[in-house]
Formats: sequence, structure tokens, C-alpha cells
Amino acid sequence: MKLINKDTDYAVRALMELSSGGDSYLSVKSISDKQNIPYQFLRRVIAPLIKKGIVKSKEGSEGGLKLALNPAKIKVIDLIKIYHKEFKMSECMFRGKPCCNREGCALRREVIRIERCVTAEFEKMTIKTLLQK
Amino acid sequence: MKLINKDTDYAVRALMELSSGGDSYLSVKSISDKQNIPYQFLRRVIAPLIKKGIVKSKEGSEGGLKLALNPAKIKVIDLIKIYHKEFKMSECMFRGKPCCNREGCALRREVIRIERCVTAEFEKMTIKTLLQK
DNA sequence: TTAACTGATACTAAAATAGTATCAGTTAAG
DNA sequence: CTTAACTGATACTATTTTAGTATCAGTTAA
Ligand code: FES
Ligand code: FES
Repeated sequence: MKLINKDTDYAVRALMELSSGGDSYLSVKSISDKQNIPYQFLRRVIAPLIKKGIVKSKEGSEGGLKLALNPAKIKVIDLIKIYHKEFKMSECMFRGKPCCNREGCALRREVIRIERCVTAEFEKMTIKTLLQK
Repeated sequence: MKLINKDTDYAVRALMELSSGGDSYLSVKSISDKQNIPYQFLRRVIAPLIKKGIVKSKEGSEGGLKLALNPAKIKVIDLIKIYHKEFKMSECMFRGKPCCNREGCALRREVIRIERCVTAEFEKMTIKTLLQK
């Protein structure tokens, strides 16, 4: 019943690191060293953040990354959505097909309710709120 | 971010079926037919329920299953724990080893908080409450 | 005796997860 | 104008989890 996978974990940690980096560019290498994250893995994790406009990158020597958004604008829910293809808990998908029991499934109704609560929590959670604690 | 896997799904549906079966024994075959659950899969799912004393079985012809407990005593949280080896969301285990970042991880603290809430919900949820809705 | 059952495993296939490797292009500095 | 330090983009592998199947043995009622 894992809510967070390594991709999300590493992304959050990298973004927290970038938040403390001010306006200068930090290389992926330096982040991976500081946070003990496998370098190639971290590069792959960061790629979608650049595409989505959460992180800005500068190529070449002396290049690197910096935040494109204020840490208060970077929601954990958005990160989770990036790294879990099937995000919703209540879709009840198995092998790409929806569970045959969906209409009228009592368990599903309850899972939907719980999901709304969990989603709301991750919606409130940002890189900024994580840094504050 | 799936909370419920097929094992738990099938177990809940089978237990709901058994609840409506009164005091007579229902065969796994009849449950699998009614609920559209693969027969062999269902047998494997039910095995631990028998061992844990949630379901009573009778061998031989005319044998089958019936509930060993009142539906109000069968908590969904217990079922989830049976079928997810690593139940806790916040343990942050990867490949059997705990995440190296656990002490002081801001994200983990928050996941622990959310987990408590989700667990409490599944604690309240029983076969009886599911049947009522 | 036999058909309808459960008990217990062992097996397979597909997907998700975690991690690695490689080749290409860009840029700043010497 | 070359080279070292970077990012961009994929393609690959290994492990674990999830879903589902197959099989053999034992039990019981008719
Ligand atoms: S809809 Fe799939 S378990 Fe209920
Ligand atoms: S402890 Fe593993 S992500 Fe925080």
C-alpha cells in the first residue's frame, strides 16, 4: 500500500535541494551527491519536471537546474501524478482493464471516499510546506 | 497508488457472499461463479482466511465455507494486512531495505500522518458496514 | 466407489519498480 | 578551438509484485 515511489521521493528531495539553492544553477551531479540519489536515476526523474515547467535547465558547462516556480506552487499531488501512470486508487484497474464489479461495489465507494481525503492532503502539501517542518 | 489489490477485492466479495449464505456451507465454486472470480485464484485467496479463523471450512462432498465470525467483526484493515506483506505506507522500504533518508524526511512525516487517517478508515470498515451501503 | 469438495503448492506471465548505460548536443573556460 | 562539465533523450537490465493457472493429495456424502 505504498503511496510514494522512488521517483516521487527523489523528485521531492531534489526540489527541496533546489529551493535552498537560490537563483543559481545546481548540477544534477551535486544534487545526487548531496542527497545520495543514483545519478542516472535522478536525471531521468528530473526530465519530466523540466518538460512540465517546474524546473528550468541550462545546458553546457556551468549549467544545471533551478526552480522555475515558487516552492509554494509546487504541489506534491502534481509530482505523484507525474510518476504514477495510474494515479487514482479507486479506478480499480487490473491489467489495463477496469474491474468487472465496479457498478455497485461497496468497497469501491468507500475507497473513493478515502481517496478524496488523501488527495486533498497531497493537494495542500507543497515543497514550501515540506521545508517548513 | 492502489490501496486495494485483487486478493483483498476478491476476499471482501467472497466474505460478503458468505454473509448472505446464512449458516449453510457454500462451495468456493459457487462463490467464484456468482462473483465472477477465477476459481483457483479464489481458493488461494481464501486459504489464509481459514487459517486465521475468519472462515470455517468443511471438506468433502457437500462441503464448503461459512463465516466463522460475525460480519461486524471482520475488519477490512485485517484483510488488507493479510494480503499486503508490506502494509505500512510510511515504512519507505525499497527492495527490502529502508530508505536511507528516513530520519528527518519531511515527506515521510506527512505520509505517516495520512497513513494514520487511512488506516483508521479501514479499521472502521467491516463486512457488515459494507453490506449496509 | 465415485463425484464434489478442500488442503497445499508449484508454476507462469505480465506489469511495475529501481537502477544502469550510452550517445548526442551545448556551453564556458582555458 | 579544443575540452571538460554539463543537459537531452533513450534504450536496456534486473528484481519484485501482481494476477492467474495447474496439479496432486486427502476428505466426505450419496
Ligand atoms: S470495483 Fe473493483 S473492487 Fe470494487
Ligand atoms: S524516508 Fe524514504 S522518502 Fe522519506
